[in-house]
Amino acid sequence: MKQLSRKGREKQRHRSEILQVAEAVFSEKGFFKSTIREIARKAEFATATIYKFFKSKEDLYTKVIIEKADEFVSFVESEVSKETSIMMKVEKSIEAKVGFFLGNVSFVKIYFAQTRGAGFSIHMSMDKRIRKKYEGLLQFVAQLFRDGIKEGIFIKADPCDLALALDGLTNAFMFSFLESRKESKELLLKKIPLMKKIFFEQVRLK
Amino acid sequence: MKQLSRKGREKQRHRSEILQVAEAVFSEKGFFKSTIREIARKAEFATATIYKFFKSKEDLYTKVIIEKADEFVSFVESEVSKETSIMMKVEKSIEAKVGFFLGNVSFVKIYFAQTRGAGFSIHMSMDKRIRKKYEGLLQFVAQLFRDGIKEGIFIKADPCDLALALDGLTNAFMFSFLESRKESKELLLKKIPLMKKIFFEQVRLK
Amino acid sequence: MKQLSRKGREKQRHRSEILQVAEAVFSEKGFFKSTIREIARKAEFATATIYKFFKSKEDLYTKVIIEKADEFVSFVESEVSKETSIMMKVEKSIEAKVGFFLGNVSFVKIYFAQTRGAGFSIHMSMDKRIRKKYEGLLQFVAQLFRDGIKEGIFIKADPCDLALALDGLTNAFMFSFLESRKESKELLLKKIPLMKKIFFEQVRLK
Amino acid sequence: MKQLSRKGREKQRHRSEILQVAEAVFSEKGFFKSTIREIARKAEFATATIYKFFKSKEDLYTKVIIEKADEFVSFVESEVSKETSIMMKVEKSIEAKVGFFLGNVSFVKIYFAQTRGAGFSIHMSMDKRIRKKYEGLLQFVAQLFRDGIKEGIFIKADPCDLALALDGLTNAFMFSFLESRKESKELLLKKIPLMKKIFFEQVRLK
DNA sequence: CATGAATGAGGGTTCATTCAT
DNA sequence: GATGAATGAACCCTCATTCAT
Repeated sequence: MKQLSRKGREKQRHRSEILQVAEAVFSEKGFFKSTIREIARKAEFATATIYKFFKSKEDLYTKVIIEKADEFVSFVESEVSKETSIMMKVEKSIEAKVGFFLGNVSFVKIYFAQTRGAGFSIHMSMDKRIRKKYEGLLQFVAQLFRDGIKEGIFIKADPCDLALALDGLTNAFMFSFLESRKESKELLLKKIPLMKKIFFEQVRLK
Repeated sequence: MKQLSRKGREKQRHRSEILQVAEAVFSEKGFFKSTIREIARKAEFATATIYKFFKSKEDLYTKVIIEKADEFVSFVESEVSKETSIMMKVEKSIEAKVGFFLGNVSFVKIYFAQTRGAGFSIHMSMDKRIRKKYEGLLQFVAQLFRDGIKEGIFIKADPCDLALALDGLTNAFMFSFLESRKESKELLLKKIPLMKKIFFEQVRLK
Repeated sequence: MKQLSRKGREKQRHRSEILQVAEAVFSEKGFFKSTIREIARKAEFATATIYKFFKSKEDLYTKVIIEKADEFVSFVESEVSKETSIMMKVEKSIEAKVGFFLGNVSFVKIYFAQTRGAGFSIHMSMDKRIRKKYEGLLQFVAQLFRDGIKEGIFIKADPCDLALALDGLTNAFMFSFLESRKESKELLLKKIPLMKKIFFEQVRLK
Repeated sequence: MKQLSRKGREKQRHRSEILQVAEAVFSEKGFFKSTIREIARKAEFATATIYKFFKSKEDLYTKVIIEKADEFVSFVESEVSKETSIMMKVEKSIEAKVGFFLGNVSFVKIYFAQTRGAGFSIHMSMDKRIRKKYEGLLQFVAQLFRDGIKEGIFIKADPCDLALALDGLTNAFMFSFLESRKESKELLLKKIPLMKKIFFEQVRLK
């Protein structure tokens, strides 16, 4: 359908290579300390070539995030939809999130910087778009809670707050993982039951 | 002992004024978009004067965070120590955290940017110091959990993980508050019981 | 001899289309603010195609001017040659000049920019060629004055100076027209008698 | 009155030095081929220093022209006002113009480039200001003609057109001088009577 | 022959930092 | 001790031009 000429396909590959390198560089140094020159050099292109694909450094940064964020959201939603019971859906959302992040560590750093990093890094306009995506995912999970509350599975509380709380809980562990890279990925996966326990069962015994 | 001459006291006042202005500017624009010139102008000093007090922009930024972070940690610890029962201490730690943040919103933005913003904003060296402080607070709360577990109040789990989870949970709500500034401070305070409920009681009903 | 194949004719047409578009763009934005890309796009060719016809941006610019300038000089000379009396010839040179310019406003902007615009816009080498053409026309008119002086029609003065003066006089009105485009073309034509009056009769009454 | 501190005076001197160098460079190469770096180097300052005085390259260029143009206008008006008879005033305006230009050749190149160079060199906004100044001078001379016409000294014609014509006439000679720098300044001065003769007396003998 | 993707050199501009007063 | 003018290194971005297809 989207039948591209060989030229067109090659162009897409180049674009994709640039995005990949940009993600790595931005992830390592952050937006401001990264330079287009470095990205270009590491992608083995001339500086100006980057600008054929992205109209500014900011645009490149935005695209790096937006496109992966789309992938992320799609992944979580598709994984969740495989389950039938509400409880399983919510649990799956946690696993999918952790799973995706473990496979995209360098993206996650940027994503967190932008969604939870106080949000004054770059321009407002693009910030808005990212936040929107993030909000969308939150709303998606909130809907699961809403349904669950109706079914009497969950306590009566604002479903958005529940989604927010769950998000914060899982983020905390992922952050911790990001920082102490000595921990193996398995270790983070093994924390999943604990997250569920804390959130869905009781921490206090009596 | 700490008896300062008038000159000395005045110098301290100047230093403190600069820190205050710097906090406001850094909070509004972030580290990279803020300029020493702007901070100097707003503090009504010459550019070079800033360098009499802080040896670099980074140093200024670090001091802004470290000093307030110290205040923050002290505040939480002192509030917690007023309570006697472990459960009350933990609950107090939540309230103290939220309370301090509500009174220091502009600081919080910087603090989050640094501790949860993926940590590549600035140099490593100072990052370490901030993380250390943050770790310290986490350990402080973890100790409460450790004690609680011994007393049989909390489930048997890694106390550090519990502290991390609680931190993530409360952070999520504070973040949400930071972004949607239409919400009044009261609204955040009213969310505290929900945080406690999610963490200490069950979300799932059956 | 000049019998061109279809291919050859088509090539000429393409060349001519490019020149036309280039004239419009250069006229609107000047040499430096115009880009080859824009000219190519507006002429509906690829960038590189322009270079098949003109070896550089400067070359294109030069050709735009030189070729129209040739046309201009030919036009004036042929118009003048239709007259028999010297006085009529000189008057015709004014009318022809004004007439041509009114029909080629966008060219005139470039021409003036180059011949009267201080001449540092572009490279010296091509400047020389344009100036030469301009000089040629001036000399042509000067010859008319030289003849007229011999016949006792004009005052005894350096014929080159007279030609220069007449040129400056007419240019002034055309410039004024170029800038205030609200004026209709008729208005400029109506100024011709005044130019003649000033130049050939007296401004001062006594 | 405008008593400046030593620091202040030195700053003015620096500013003035930059303007002087900038005038020379812009005059030699034109706006686009000139670089801030070159101007800075020739003025023996660092690049950034230029930006302490002028907020952009365009601003510098504008200031170069505007300030000298002001000087020019003032000079002509003050010279003219020394005369009493209208005829003498008009003649003086020619002499003042030529005189000033001979003393400021490098400025004149820029001035002509901007006022007669088709006006697409730089930004509109500043162009407007220069044109306005130029218009002002034209109007000043036009007023002389208007008065002269009332007194019956000049033919009945639009005084603005007369001013325009006189301006064009004198410009032509100055241009010619600019281009063929072999001519000595005296030669241009000697042309003044011819300009007057052409304009105020008759070119045609019968 | 026509293309358009790729290039690399270069320009404008900013800012943390220093030094003479 | 405070100043602010001066610095120079560095970065983003543009564009004329070329080359592989």
